[in-house]
Amino acid sequence: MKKILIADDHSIIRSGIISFLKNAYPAVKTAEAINEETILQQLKESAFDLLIMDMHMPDTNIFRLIEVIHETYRATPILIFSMSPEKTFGVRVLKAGASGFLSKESSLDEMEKAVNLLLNNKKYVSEELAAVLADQSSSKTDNPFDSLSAREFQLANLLLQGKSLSDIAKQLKIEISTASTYKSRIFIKLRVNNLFELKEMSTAYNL
Amino acid sequence: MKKILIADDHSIIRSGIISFLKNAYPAVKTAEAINEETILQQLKESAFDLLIMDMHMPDTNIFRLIEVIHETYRATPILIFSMSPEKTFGVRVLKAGASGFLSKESSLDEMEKAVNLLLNNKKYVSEELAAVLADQSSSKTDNPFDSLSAREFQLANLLLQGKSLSDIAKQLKIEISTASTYKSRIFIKLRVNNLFELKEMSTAYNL
DNA sequence: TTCGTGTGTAGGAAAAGTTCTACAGAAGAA
DNA sequence: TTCTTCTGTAGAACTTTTCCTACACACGAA
Repeated sequence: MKKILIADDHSIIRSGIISFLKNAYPAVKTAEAINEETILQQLKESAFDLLIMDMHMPDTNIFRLIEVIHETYRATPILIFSMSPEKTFGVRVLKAGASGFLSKESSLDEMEKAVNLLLNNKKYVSEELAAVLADQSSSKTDNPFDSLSAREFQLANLLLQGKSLSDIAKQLKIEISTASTYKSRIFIKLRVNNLFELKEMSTAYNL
Repeated sequence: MKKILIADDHSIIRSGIISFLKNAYPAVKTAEAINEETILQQLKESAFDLLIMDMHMPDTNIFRLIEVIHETYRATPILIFSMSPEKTFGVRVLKAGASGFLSKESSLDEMEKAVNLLLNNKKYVSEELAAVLADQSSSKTDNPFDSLSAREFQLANLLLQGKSLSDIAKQLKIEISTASTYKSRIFIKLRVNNLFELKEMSTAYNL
């Protein structure tokens, strides 16, 4: 009998996932965890065939947590369930060791597909995410800020201070279009879509 | 037999709420809606004893929708279920005509309490929200966000989600210039100069 | 009842930002 | 050494945002 651990700090969502699972797999056994601590505790106590985990738990560096769990419990595939679109975090989550990523927009069908695959030790990648992955040629550093050139990094920092492009251009004595080119290269390299995500990224990596 | 309509664009959450309801009230009859249109359709087709509605549905001015439903179907109490903390929207939602507000942080117990009260035509206010309400009546507005109108507030929240003006305009079906007017009024009222400061402000006031 | 103020809404011109393309030099791979 | 990729830079065309103005309606004060 399969055992699945559901980790989410929101009881309603846990209950939703569990009811879905009970429905789709009547024989499955479920357990719940509400934060990093209880997840690790549950994993220590017994072996699970699948961990379904929310990516936005308070006080948690989710990437690190995935890495730790993946290293320690190789046999337990991890399915990340997120309120953010997969483009934002999907790739990183997979790199950290998760086997699948589902966004809140996903249908129950997709969730079923994902659970099926992971229970059979396969990976689940949505079509959308697959396209993003295909795009990626080479990857190296784990801290994405390391992939920025010095100049790009400088720009990133000015942007993080809330400066406008035209201010930055003036300050660095470059054209606005140049500044804008940096900005878009930064966004592409860090795979963020707006300044808030850049900020999130920078705090996530404790920049 | 009580009839409850559950409106949320996320299937997982709908399924969570329904499974909770079936559990707590075996005799209850549930129906689902996934957007403004289907909600209104369902309400037209039959009478409901309760409407549980997500507050973040695409292409929806939730305050207006609450008002409309409240006016038209006086007998159907509305319970708003939100991914944002109640401090953010609770008061406004109640003002618009909802009878209760539950945040995603709420426990199933709280949801049960809320559903019980609303089914008996009473209002549900969490302790947290009650405190906010009490605070508002006694102390003056030192929270600058209170100076925003409902619409401005809504805009502010979309901005805080990193949405662009043109996205917001599209979503709210208003002109870009209108959205921009709101933005500048928000910035003036809150005395901020850029989105980061807005964010800071919003976290400072624990919005 | 009249007057001011706040709010929801836009138009239109100007400013800021984006995108696409390009190119030269540096640095690394073959 | 030659080839390729990365980096710093910008022009030009295009899109988005801002800014200033405006107007109708609601509401409370006078």
